Amino acid sequence: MKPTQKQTIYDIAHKIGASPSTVSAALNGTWRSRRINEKTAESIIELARQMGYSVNLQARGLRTARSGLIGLILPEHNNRFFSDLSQSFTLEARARGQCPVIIATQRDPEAEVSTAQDLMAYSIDALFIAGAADPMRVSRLCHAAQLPHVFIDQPCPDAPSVITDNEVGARRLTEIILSTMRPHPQPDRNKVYFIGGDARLHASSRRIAGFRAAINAHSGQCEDSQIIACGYDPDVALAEIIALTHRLGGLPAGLFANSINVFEALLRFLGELPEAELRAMSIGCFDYEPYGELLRFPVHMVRQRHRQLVRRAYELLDQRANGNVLVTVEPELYPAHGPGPFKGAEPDATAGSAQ
Amino acid sequence: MKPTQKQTIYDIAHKIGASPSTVSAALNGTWRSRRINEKTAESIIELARQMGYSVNLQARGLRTARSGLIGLILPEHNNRFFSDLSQSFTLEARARGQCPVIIATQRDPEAEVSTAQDLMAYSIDALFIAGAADPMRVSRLCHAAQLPHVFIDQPCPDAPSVITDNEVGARRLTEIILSTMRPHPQPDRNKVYFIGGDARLHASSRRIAGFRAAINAHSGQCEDSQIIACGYDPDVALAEIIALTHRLGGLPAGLFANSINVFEALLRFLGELPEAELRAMSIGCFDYEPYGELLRFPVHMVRQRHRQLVRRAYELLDQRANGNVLVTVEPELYPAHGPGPFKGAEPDATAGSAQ
DNA sequence: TTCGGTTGTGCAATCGATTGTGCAGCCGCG
DNA sequence: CGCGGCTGCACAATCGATTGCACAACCGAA
Repeated sequence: MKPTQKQTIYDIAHKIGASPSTVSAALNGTWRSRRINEKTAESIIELARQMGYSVNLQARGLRTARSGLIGLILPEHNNRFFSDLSQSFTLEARARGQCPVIIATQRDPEAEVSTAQDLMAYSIDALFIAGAADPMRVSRLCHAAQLPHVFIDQPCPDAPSVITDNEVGARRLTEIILSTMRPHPQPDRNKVYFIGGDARLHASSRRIAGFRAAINAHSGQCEDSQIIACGYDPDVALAEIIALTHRLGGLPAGLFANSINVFEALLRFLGELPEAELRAMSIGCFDYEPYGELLRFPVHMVRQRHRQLVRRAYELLDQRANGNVLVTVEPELYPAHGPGPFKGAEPDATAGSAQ
Repeated sequence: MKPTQKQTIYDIAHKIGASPSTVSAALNGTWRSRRINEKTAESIIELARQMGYSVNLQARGLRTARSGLIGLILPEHNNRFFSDLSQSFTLEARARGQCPVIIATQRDPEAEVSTAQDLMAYSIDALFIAGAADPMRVSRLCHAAQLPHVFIDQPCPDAPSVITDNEVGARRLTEIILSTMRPHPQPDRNKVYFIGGDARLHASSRRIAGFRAAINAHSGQCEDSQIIACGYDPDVALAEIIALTHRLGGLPAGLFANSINVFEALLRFLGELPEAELRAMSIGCFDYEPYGELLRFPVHMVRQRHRQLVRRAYELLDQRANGNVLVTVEPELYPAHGPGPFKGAEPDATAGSAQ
């Protein structure tokens, strides 16, 4: 039990009186097709175990031009969605016998590109890019190196991508907000307001479309004033919420927070108000945060299906999807206080439609 | 701009009419010590850039027996503390020109060991293990392979380790709970209760010690009944909290939640109670959760200094700390609603002391 | 002119695996 | 007996870099 020096197939070959190629075949499982005698193979495998041998994957990788490494680039670890994604990615990669390499680039396009290059220098077998800051640059790099790659969450027109179905998610969320909303006598306050996000971005624009569709189907008319796409900065969102409340002379009956940041801003604002007022509101958040379920007032949430996103991405790889395939995955709706300790009145049954 | 095939130093050497060794020296910066003419080196570097050359790190790694990869094994990505750690680790590794490889093992000791072996097969240069399920086994493996390694958060007697100073953290947290606690006429309810954790584990036992020290310094006597180390299962913790409340005939004046799980259980329980009662309590959590700051009642929290933990761990590596060095890092106290946006009515002035 | 020292570069071994090919035995069949 | 075909393995090239060493060319000094 003291293999001080690294063991190689040459050491094994020497000890057992066979050739390195025989040892290699025995150990990597190709011995059958190389017509190595079963006994020989077995004894080699046994000896290798005793010696505590372990392949040098760099040597193998050099020879085979593959590495068994599979990369995932994402903006930050420190984020519910991306850490969920890391988790799913790790499980999936290991189930396939690959070694996941997950690197966060802090939303910096330069870091994104240089990380991609680094990973390519290690001959990674494929690259996943989640929430890319600059999809095109990364994609160009990968194409130049003929590296299979898939985008997740933030799509790229030049490469296979998997994203959440933002429109459907927003529609569902809006529907449940509407269905749990308490009517308010003042017309302007008897509405749902969509707060946060950037209408020029793909994701936000789809969500706004879903929001509009739900409102139109419900009350016939969604007004532009109901959509406040003020970006993702919590402070800006907070200011907008305060302004809105002033305009309306009080809180609206429904609020659609278009990101966890906005929701946080909302909490900061709502924290100062009497609890009864909050309980009267219907709040939805397009993002998932477990603590949302533990608040003292109901919050409906939408969560991206990280497991599915990763699975679909792998499928695209397996199919060698080449062009600009775009796969969408429906998100999951977390209705407020479903089976939780809160037994508070659910006005009607629409929440049941959440798959 | 279409380097379809991978470029090698041989290609460059051929194109420029030099030898591969010269190219190698020029590109990896050792050309000076190999007395390569500066002009030659520069033109090689320039050509390499034009050709879009990138080293094959597997080849380099094979030759040099190093890889530039540095591993971090942790229980799960999906956790505030560990994702903070991932973040800091990534930054630190990249600042040192290394490539971080972070793998989550789902708290499974087998996965931990096999992951360590996999990483070693890639010739990683060093290994960090955070929150190890079975430190000794991993450490033995590393020692056998002469792989530098450091434990974080969960120490190992056989290897250098960096952990949070649980005792000091618990003392500070208890002190602030005490100082913001409203006196209660009933003696049993005029106390802080410590809930959760396993007294047999290193971390919990140090925290209990800190808790006791603070109580003793403040009121002279900490009773055993104040310590309910019922494990980390939220359901069990919830049951204990309920039982305690029954025993006391109401909520105690202070609570020390010894993990985020316990805190979550607490929230589930408190969610059903009238808000005024909560605001009367003084609650502390030995873990950090940003949403804790957004709740409608004050919560003091303690947060591990992930950045420092990683830095100290790297320092131990740099010093080639061999034996059982144990470094501790003081955690950070997040007093409830210090400089936050809450200006709302605090029942009395004790909260003001919550510096 | 010869010699020692410096410059600048090339040669070839090496890291540890994989893999195409060669070939010695042996068997059975005609 | 001869030959084709199978079995079971070894040889050696190869992947792409790094690195110890050899060596030619040149220069100045003796």
